[in-house]
Amino acid sequence: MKVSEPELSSKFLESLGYVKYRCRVCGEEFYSLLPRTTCPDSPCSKYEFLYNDYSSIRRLDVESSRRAFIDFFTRNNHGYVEPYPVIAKWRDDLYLTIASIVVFQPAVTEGISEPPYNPLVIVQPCIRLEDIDYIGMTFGRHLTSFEMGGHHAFNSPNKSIYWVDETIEYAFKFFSEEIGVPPELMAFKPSWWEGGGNAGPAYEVLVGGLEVATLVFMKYRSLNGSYEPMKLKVVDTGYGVERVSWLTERTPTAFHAIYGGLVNKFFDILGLEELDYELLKKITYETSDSRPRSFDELSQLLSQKDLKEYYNALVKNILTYTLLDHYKTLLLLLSDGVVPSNTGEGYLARLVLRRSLRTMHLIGVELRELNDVVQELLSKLIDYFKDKYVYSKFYKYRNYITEVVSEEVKKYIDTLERGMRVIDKIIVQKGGLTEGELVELYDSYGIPPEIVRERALNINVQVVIPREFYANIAKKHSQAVLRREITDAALLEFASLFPETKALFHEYPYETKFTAKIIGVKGSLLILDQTLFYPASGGQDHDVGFIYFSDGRRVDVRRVLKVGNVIIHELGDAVNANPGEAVVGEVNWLRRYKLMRHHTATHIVLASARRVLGEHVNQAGAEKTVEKARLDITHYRSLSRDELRRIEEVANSIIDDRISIKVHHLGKFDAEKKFGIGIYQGGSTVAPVIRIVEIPGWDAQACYGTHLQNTGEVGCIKIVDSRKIQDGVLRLEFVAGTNIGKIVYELEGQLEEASSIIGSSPLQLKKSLESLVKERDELRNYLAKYRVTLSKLIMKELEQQIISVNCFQIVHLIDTIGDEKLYRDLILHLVGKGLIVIYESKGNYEIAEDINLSRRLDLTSVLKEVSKNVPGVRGGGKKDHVSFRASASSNEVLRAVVKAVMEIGSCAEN
RNA sequence: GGGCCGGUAGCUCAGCCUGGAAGAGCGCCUGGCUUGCAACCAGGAGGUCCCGGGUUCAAAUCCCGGCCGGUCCA
Repeated sequence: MKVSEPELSSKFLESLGYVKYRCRVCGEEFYSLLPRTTCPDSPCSKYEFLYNDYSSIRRLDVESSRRAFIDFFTRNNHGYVEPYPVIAKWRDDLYLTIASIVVFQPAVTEGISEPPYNPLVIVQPCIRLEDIDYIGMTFGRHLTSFEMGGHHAFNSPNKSIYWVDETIEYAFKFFSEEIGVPPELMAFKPSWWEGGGNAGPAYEVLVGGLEVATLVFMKYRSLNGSYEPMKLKVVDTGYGVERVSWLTERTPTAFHAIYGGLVNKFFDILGLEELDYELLKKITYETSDSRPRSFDELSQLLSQKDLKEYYNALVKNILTYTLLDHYKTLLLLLSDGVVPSNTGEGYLARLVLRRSLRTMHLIGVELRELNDVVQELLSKLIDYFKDKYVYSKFYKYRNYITEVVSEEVKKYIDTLERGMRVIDKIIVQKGGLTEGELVELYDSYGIPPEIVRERALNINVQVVIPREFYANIAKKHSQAVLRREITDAALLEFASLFPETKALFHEYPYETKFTAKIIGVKGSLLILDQTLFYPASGGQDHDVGFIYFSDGRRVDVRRVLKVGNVIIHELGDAVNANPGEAVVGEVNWLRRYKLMRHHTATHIVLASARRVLGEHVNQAGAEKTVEKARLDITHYRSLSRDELRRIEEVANSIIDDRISIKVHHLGKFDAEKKFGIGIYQGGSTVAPVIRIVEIPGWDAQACYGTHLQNTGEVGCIKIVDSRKIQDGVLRLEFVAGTNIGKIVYELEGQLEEASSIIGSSPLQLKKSLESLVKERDELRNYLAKYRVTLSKLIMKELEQQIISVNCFQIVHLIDTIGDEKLYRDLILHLVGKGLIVIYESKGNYEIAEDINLSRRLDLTSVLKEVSKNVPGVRGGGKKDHVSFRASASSNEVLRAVVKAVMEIGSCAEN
């Protein structure tokens, strides 16, 4: 989408002598000092910068480029903001920080929070996975993670900071003066950008054919393709820190600028050799006006450019660059505490890791050495980045990274092996694979077609991967995401009529009685100007109690809910009361106190789980009821008894330390600066003032709930259950305080009951069970022997009772014991001896014979004949085995079968 | 959050399409061979066929619902 933008001023550019040209390839306009026929942007031009040797340009590695950017803008009165995590915890509409502006959306861009500085500068590590297929193929133009240098200005109706001309001037000066780029090498191209819910016109800044920055003038909110103007006008710029470094270093690929000596180490560890740098540079240059997305496309491209002979060597290079890229991104995700999973942000980590493992596979790394090689590569990256910017946190998370990656490699190998069995099975059964089966293998078993092809080739089966394979998969999955609205519309409408309810429970969590004024009534719904009743919110159950009306009536408060900032009391009865009337409310203290305990306990358990298991542990959901509390945490494997016990111990030590709990009211950026992004455990919170509940030394969270004043009041915490509820998510259930007695009574009761069933007592239970099990084993032994003896006896007896009909011998076997195994074995044995067996058990009949015998006697025909003579025969089966019921005596059935065999059976073969 | 695949002996799975006697390999137990172990031979134990409903004379198998796992995509 592109809208015409009269506001996209080029005044400043023109004052410098830049002239508007139109590209003869893409037809777009651009500004340049020197006349050009094509715009200096891919795909219209190649990377001129690679061979431009301007002595004025300072060589800057990534560290220095970042420094130069920050220095330049702080010198020009921009406040410096520390980078945020790559996981956008403060937002619930995005998983990843895809741009520096994401840090300030929506709170600042919507005018809810003040920015920390205005204007400001930030260098933000970002992750974008949508270009993942291009990684390596474009020699570093595309990266899954990169640093975006942003300088931002937020212009409000009453305060203007700066807009288009000043922004262009900053860009021009940064590149020309700070970096030393000659102005004639620069070009500016009008464009359009959108992301994270906002949009606006933009200028791309191009240097020597490489896009190094985008200057966005954000003035719209974009909602399902339509645009509405924002209250604030935001300068949103994005400078590619790595690209700036590449531009100044003119290395053969951007990877060399980013990873320096690490590139060689990767080649060494993988046992590969890199192409000669001059040749590599030539290839980068020659292909810079294209963007191949697959090796097939790359191969074609090289043929066109007469570089085909380097294809095989180049592939290995690209795979190695891909690993560098993917593992850095993976480390960023993991050290922000992401736990790989099959859903949510965890899936993104798994996606990147699995893609890297497949890359290793293409390089030729064997499965059994996979984990070792991955760990070695990761370890080299961690060391390389140990003293670099935010990446130093990789080192802090080293243990977690090692363990979680090992788990993931294991899971990947399992998946692969499962898939291989399926491939083999299909090929053995059908001799080949259809496209449908290829899709199923990927979609249901996680085996990409490349690996299927390789496996099939091993057994000489050719598999063709359709060109549009992944696109077809994507098409198959494209479907609108339905978000269900929980609050019903009528309630929402009613609540919207009223102003915010004053929440007394935050200020006076220990009070139970209050007076208030009615401001709204509708049936049994009551809205007051202020209330002590806590509404169901943040996983904490609501309060109950009474409302006393001025006429002396007392009505139950059954449910309390919050719609926006309005608290609604749902009463047990419809009431006749008028707005303006005063009422007295009384909260059921016992219930509330238990809820408070469970809520504070939940914060304590989260803190101790983080202490015991690691800082990757985050809340994935929580619920606090009167009876117990439930906390879902992110972790990569089930907990051992020992781990659970340690979590419990740490939790109880926090209780015993009698820590005073503090509540703070802070602005968004102050809260984040003081307590970190970990405050958003319960989800994103967008509000001018954020309420932080702090257990000093242990935990601080943005939280709406009612809390105890001191951890000591929790009394005690007992974890009663722990299980995996999803890949990467564990659920802990626990009870706190006086509720624990109930749990103990229940356990005692169960123990009593279990003991009394076997006539023992809880103290004797273990002993009694041991002797019981011993006894059972002995009985089993006896049973085996009895079976052998009994079946011999029965056989002997049956020999006397064989009924001979023509050339057939029939025996009638009745199961009087109910030992199905014994009789099944007997039947098979007798059938094996050529007999026809009529078996009867609990009123059900079966007739069986050897399959060879069925050529002369079809039992289904026998049954048909029997049903003519015996009433109520219902059943069927196969020619050598039928089963049926009959409403006749055993003898009648036997006679009918014998008669039928006599009539139908043929003694001659065939 | 959605699509797809799966849940059968301690483990890995076959059987399901086309309803009719619950299977294989590994592991386990007993015995044989052997100085002992491994291997081998003979015999044996072990199953709520995930759960609940339906169709049927009859369901591991067909239909519906749920739970659990895997996987792809949001």
